[in-house]
Amino acid sequence: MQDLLFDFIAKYVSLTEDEKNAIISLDTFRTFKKGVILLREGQNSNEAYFVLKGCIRAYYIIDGEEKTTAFYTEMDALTPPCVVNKTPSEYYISCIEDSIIIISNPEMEAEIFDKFPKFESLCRVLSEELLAKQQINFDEFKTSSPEQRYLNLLQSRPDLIQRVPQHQLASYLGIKPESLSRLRPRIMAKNKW
Amino acid sequence: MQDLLFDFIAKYVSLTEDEKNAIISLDTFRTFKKGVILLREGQNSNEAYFVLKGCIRAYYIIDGEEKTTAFYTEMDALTPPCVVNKTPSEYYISCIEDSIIIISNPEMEAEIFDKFPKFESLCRVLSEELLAKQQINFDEFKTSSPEQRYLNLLQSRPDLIQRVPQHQLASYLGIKPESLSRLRPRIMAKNKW
DNA sequence: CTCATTTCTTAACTTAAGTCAACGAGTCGT
DNA sequence: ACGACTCGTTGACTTAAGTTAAGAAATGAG
Repeated sequence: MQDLLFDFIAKYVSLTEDEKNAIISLDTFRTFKKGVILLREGQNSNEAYFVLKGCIRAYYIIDGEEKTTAFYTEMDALTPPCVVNKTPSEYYISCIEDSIIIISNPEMEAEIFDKFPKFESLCRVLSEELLAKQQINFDEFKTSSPEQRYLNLLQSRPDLIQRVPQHQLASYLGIKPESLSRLRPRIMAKNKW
Repeated sequence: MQDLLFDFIAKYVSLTEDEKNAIISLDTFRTFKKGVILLREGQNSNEAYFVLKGCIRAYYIIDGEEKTTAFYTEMDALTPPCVVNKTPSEYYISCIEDSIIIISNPEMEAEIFDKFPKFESLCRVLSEELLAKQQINFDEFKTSSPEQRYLNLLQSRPDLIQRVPQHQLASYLGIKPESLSRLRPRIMAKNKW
């Protein structure tokens, strides 16, 4: 199981056995059942997540309606804004599937960064990379129509369309479930003729 | 001028005179006239920007049309994805106003990080903070209508509405200039009655 | 100052997303 | 196996954004 993590890290830096053991000794691997809520609105959490297996989703409840804004799957990292800003969480995080997740907190990070500065460097690089990725994502979202966004998702994360319920996908695409339902036939019609 | 920068940094860490001098000696303060293009599509740049004064904007040209996706004003930092990914740039960056900007590159960063590890730590924190901010931004964008987005912007960055041309604001809000034009009177009508 | 260009607004029309409601299929708990 | 929910689809209607076009206002270059 840990190999998934170390293979991922190996793309950025090579770790000594000592360093790997330091990570393992933190003992932060957790498994959750589908449906478990990891974070609730209003909570003062300081947990960051790294998905080894499975899928979690972030969603707001606005006027009693769930608004799904993100899905995190294998090798995705998520530090909720409430952790960074030390404010109560504005949203929920729950497991869409049975999942294996690494949960860390700032104290653990500080400890590791202190012992192995290399990790802080790694985290800086990862976070800059994430930031760039998310910028591009946001840009694509802004510059395209719901239809294009769906086609885009079909290309970039085809798995999501399989593993995620439609109404969650819809708000992820910034539209209503009924609209998503109508999108599909419309696209088909275009490709046929 | 540099004080602007050091005041900003002081919110995160305190710097010694040595460290301040190290930054100043990099001699990366630049001034640009309104209209100057800092980065072009297709370019292989490795420059990151930090706006001390003025305003720059990022925009794509898609089907011959400008799509503005971001504005960076005082104390905003921007590392274009092309720098992180070492790929040709997908977008343009230009100065909307006469601006004073700090331009850095990965080599300079590496040098500074090596001499003063504190800076890498600072950059990690900054970038995590930025990531959180952008997540919230994206979430707000997804979960609201063009009208709400405009009202939102009016609240969170009222200066932008003054200093930026409407058609650029429009694509920033994910709509056409004509739609933005119609938004305003509609909102007024709602508030009046 | 003047002409050319860009920017903003307005209008008429088209298209697609939102809303409300109904219905069948699937899921869950008991 | 049953009924209660949830989920996805469909339909009719409303609303707002896209499109195309025209013209007024502001800006810039010479």
